[in-house]
Amino acid sequence: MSPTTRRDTILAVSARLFAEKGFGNTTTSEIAREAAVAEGTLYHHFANKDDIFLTLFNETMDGFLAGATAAAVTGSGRERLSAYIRFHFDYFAKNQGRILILQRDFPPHLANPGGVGKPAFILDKLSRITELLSLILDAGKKDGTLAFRYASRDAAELLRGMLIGCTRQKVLGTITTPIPKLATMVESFCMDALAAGQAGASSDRHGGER
Amino acid sequence: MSPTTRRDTILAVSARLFAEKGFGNTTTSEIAREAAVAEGTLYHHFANKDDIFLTLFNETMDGFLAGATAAAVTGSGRERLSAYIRFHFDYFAKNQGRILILQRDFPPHLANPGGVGKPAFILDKLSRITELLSLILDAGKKDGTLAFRYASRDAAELLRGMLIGCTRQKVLGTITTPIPKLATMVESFCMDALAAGQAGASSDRHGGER
Amino acid sequence: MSPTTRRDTILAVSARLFAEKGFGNTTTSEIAREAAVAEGTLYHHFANKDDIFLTLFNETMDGFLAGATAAAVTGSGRERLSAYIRFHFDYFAKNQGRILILQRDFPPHLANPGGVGKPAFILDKLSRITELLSLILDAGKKDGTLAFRYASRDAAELLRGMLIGCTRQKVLGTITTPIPKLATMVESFCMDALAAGQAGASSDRHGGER
Amino acid sequence: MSPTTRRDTILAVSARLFAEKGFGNTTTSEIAREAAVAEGTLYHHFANKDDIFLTLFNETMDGFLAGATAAAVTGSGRERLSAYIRFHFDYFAKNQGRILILQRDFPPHLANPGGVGKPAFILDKLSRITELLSLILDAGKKDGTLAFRYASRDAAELLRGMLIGCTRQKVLGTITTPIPKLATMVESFCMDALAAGQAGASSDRHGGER
DNA sequence: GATGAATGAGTGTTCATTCAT
DNA sequence: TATGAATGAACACTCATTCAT
Repeated sequence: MSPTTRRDTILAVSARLFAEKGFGNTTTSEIAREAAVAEGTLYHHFANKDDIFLTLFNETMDGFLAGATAAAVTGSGRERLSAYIRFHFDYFAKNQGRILILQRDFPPHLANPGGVGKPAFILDKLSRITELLSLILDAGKKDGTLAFRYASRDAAELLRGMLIGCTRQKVLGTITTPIPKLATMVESFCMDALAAGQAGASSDRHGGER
Repeated sequence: MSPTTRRDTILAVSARLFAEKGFGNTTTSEIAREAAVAEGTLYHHFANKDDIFLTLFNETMDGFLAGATAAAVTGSGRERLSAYIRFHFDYFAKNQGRILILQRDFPPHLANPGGVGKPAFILDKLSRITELLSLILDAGKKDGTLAFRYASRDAAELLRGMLIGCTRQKVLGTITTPIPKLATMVESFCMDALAAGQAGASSDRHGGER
Repeated sequence: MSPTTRRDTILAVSARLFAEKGFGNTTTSEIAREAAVAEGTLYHHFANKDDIFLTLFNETMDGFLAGATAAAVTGSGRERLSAYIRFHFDYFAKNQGRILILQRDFPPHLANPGGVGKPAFILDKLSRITELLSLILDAGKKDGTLAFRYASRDAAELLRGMLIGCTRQKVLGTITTPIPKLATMVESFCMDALAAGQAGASSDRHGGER
Repeated sequence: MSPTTRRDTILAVSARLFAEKGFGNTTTSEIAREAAVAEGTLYHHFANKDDIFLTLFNETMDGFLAGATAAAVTGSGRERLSAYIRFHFDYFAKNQGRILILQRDFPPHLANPGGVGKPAFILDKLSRITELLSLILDAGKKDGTLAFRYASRDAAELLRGMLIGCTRQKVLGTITTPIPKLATMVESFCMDALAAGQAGASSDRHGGER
């Protein structure tokens, strides 16, 4: 489990350095030095520097998706959403180093290569998060434990944006509330917003806008 | 007001390029070329490349703070929060280029110089946003139009994180909902979450957690 | 005329180093050091290392073409061919350094980029040599001072191949005959081969082959 | 005889790759991969990458020398020269891959190690070609079937330069004439140039030059 | 103020060669 | 013999910054 192979060492060191100084400010020679391997060795295990980052991204996202899916598999829609949110902050707390990379500075040239839009692998991971949240919201709507206007897909995107955004602010150090409390706050915030019997009233108040 | 001075041209061009390609992938020679000035001229108007970014950051944030403060100055707490949220998305829509810079890739070496934490000027701007939101929340609590548990400062940070996070996802292109609809959704989501009479119920349901 | 601008210095130094050690074995830092400029300066004057070579190639070829055209402009076809051959060796003697590059190791990746055939600029220069020789041969055939079978274009290619090949062997140091004598030998060799009244006889002797 | 041993496979693969992409652009890992051996295995059969090239060079040259000697062993001097030229193009046609290496990009650091001149093994092979051609020319002069001024050794070098140069241009793709026709053309060109009774006339015409 | 040629330390990446297994 | 992971010196090229004009 601890990083014993060189490949794992390189990944672990890279995650830490990317987190500490950003992708663009981390040099390959630095990674090599801290991983105690020759610089050339990096290129035996990864095609290039980007590949190291992408591997980290995929592993982190896969871990999140697997965990979130498992966490939100049972109970009412409301319970599943609660579980999802708690897992979100749990995973974040346990993988701060890795999350940082993704949250702080996803390298622009990887996010939008050629300026034509996101590469498929990113969209794929994100859309799988959206799908999971969609399913949860649908389940809640069906069993009457969650209420919201708009399509569940739109609501799922919004939820995802808010959760990730919140986590990011925490990563960036611009939120002072400690993680456990932050998690609880966000959880109840969302629960309140999606409380059954709430949507109608809100709709009345704002129904005429736009 | 329109960018006629060299300094303004440089700023406008930089904002566009930073937005299009990221700070790190924009070269000073590119800025100079597109601004139709010599590369050395940049250094007569700005101390260095970082300074251009920082100037952009400060101007954008000052504009936001001034506008948000003005927008949220009258009415009930609930109305003021609504106005704040609408302004948030308005400003974003009108300043997509500039916002992008700040949202997407705030240069890590500027965000955490030396790794010891955020420099004062960033914290200053952000804390003024938090203060504004705090005031709004306090007003709403006092006049009974907003309800929430926790300190208003914590709630303000959370709100700020969610709003900015949502905007960021939109900027990054990972939210498909168009801005006006997104704004309405977020607004009613927050209104619902902070609806008077709601917090207590939510508290009951989740009060035992953590 | 002597290399006074930095650009000229870089070209002169590059020509010498490419000649001495080959294109691939000459480093940009070496060129910079010997030209007494910073390495980055190379990239102000040339797009990249290839560009230095290509500039040298084009200048050398243009000089050759201009000189050869001028040399072979008057007299009978026979006289013009003689003049062309003499100029060929003259130019070679005077530009040994530069010629060496082209003769010895035209960088394979420039000669056949992508493996799909020669880039246009090379073919262009070479075909202009062939054209010039074609014109000379045609003139000689018309005025009866040169005789040869086959199309003049084919004969021109053959002549070009032989002349350049000979020069190359000299450059490579595998021909010991000094240049002036070599030039005279080649000249009379070609003159004999193309002597009027000769072609028919040769044709008889070898007409049946292949 | 067919490449069944690892050593032969390595040589065959190397010849093809060197021909396709040049010596300097062929990596040892590529050779190993295409030869289906481990990279380290290369170093059990050859001292280093240079050694592979040199082995190829020697084998190819030995094959040429043996064949050329055999081809040019009988008949008049004229017939022997004809046979030599035909063999030259024959061997070239049959060994294009291997010839390409030697013709196109003899690695400069092998051709002129240290810049002090050609290493002995190259001079040795080339001088044996010159010797063979010298013998042929001498025989032709003696039996009256070939005529030329200058020492036969000088003439031999010139002939060798022209023939190799022509072949090289063909290899480089800058001669369009197909090989068989090219061979016939070169053969009659040389035969005409060295036709008995020709030299004197040519000498008269050009005797005064230089 | 304005210029733009010059700088040079620093980058990601390559690849012939070695050596423990 | 055979392997292939590991090496590390070397490379072409970048770009924020300077400064003489």
